[in-house]
Amino acid sequence: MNKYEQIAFELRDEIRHQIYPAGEKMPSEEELAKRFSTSRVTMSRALSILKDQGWIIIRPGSGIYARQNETDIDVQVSWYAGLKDRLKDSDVSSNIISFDIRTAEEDECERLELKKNAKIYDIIRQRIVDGKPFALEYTIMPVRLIPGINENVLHASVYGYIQNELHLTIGNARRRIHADKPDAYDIQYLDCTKDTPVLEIEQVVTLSNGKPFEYSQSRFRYDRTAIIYNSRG
Amino acid sequence: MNKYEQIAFELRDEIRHQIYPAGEKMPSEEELAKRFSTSRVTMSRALSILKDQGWIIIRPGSGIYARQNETDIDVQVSWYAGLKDRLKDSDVSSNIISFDIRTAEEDECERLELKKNAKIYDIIRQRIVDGKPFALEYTIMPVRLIPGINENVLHASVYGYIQNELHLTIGNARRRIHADKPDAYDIQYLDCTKDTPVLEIEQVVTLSNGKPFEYSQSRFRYDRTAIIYNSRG
DNA sequence: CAGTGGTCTAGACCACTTC
DNA sequence: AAGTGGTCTAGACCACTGT
Repeated sequence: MNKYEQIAFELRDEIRHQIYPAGEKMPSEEELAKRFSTSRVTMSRALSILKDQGWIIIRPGSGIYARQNETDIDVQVSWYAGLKDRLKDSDVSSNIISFDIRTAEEDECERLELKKNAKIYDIIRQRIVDGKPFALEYTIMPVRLIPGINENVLHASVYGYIQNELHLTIGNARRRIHADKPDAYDIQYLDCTKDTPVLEIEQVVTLSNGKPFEYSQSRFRYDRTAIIYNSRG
Repeated sequence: MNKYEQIAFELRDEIRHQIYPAGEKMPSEEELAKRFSTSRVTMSRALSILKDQGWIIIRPGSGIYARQNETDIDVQVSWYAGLKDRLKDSDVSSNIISFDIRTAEEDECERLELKKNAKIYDIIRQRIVDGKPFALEYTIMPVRLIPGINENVLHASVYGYIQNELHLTIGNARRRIHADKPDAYDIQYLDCTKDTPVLEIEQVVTLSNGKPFEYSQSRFRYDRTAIIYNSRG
């Protein structure tokens, strides 16, 4: 792991455990850099991550302030994003509705930057949290890039498999979020009625080398999910 | 404007105008750094912005590749976010439903980091694009931080006023997105029926010095808006 | 193997806040 | 005036890609 990420994680935990209480001023960037035996540039990069994630507020000319961070839904989104670590793994399971290998369509090749006729996994899963249907996910992944996916992996964690078994690193995700009316599958698998709005997240996820490895659509009940994120501008 | 932002804008325009055609390899980071008379670190920062915005793909060890970037909805979101520049200003207008100054409630003080009994603007606007209702926005802003808001400013651009008249710089936004059922106002102002899903964006926007200056809820018809964004992880 | 991007450092100047 | 974060530089080493 990179130095700036390590530092960010360590500081995050200290804020979580109120070693730096919310609202209080933290040591200056320079002092923190000394403490972690690093340069100010690297320290600044670590702090920028914490700022983006909402753990600190940086006031130029004044200082760095710890911040309370509501974790609830955030964690769900992190989990959803296939993120690495620690969700209160409060009873998360997958119900595999279908799992096939087939040839990619033209538009799918384009999205995943594949050659014609490349093979892909085609997966439909129902996600269940705390015994209630949580999401309905349509996923495709290139077989060549992510070999060895099977039902066991699907039941455990695809992202865990990619990182721990294949030793690949997850990169960026490009997402599109919109609301939608429920279709027949939503009504069946998300426990919806006809007038229950659905939140859909479409995403293309890439490895750290820039290659797209997943295109997915995830559909959620409107009252069980929200997306939280930070942005500049 | 910062050097890295300038460089990013300039390169973005060159990709837009296909001086670097989509899919083609661009000059290396080092060559670009020379061209813009800057260091590799600064060049890398500029490129990182373009990567986040989806204009290029960076393949470590290989090179930088230009990318086609669908602009349509993206632009709407940028506009919505109150972003600085250039949307095809294809007939955007605001219908002010109400505009008051009042004392902030307790939860509002917390969100905007205000003292008790601080004064805020309370604004409800219907946003109209190309003659059709596009969004319904509930906005509050502290009067002390953003003095001088009036109906003229609301009809023009609040963000333009903040930057050009007050000479303040916009910082981060923390957003929460979810789907919702329409309420009576949505039905009236968004031209909805009872079973039309609504997409809501809640956001707290801060100035570059970290002070929150806006809390808003924007509600959209499900079929006229999507949010697009990039994220690491 | 050479080329490329990712990361890191030490030092510098600036604009801003705070006193 | 002193302290603080934002930005920038030149140079360095590494892991990776592509040949």
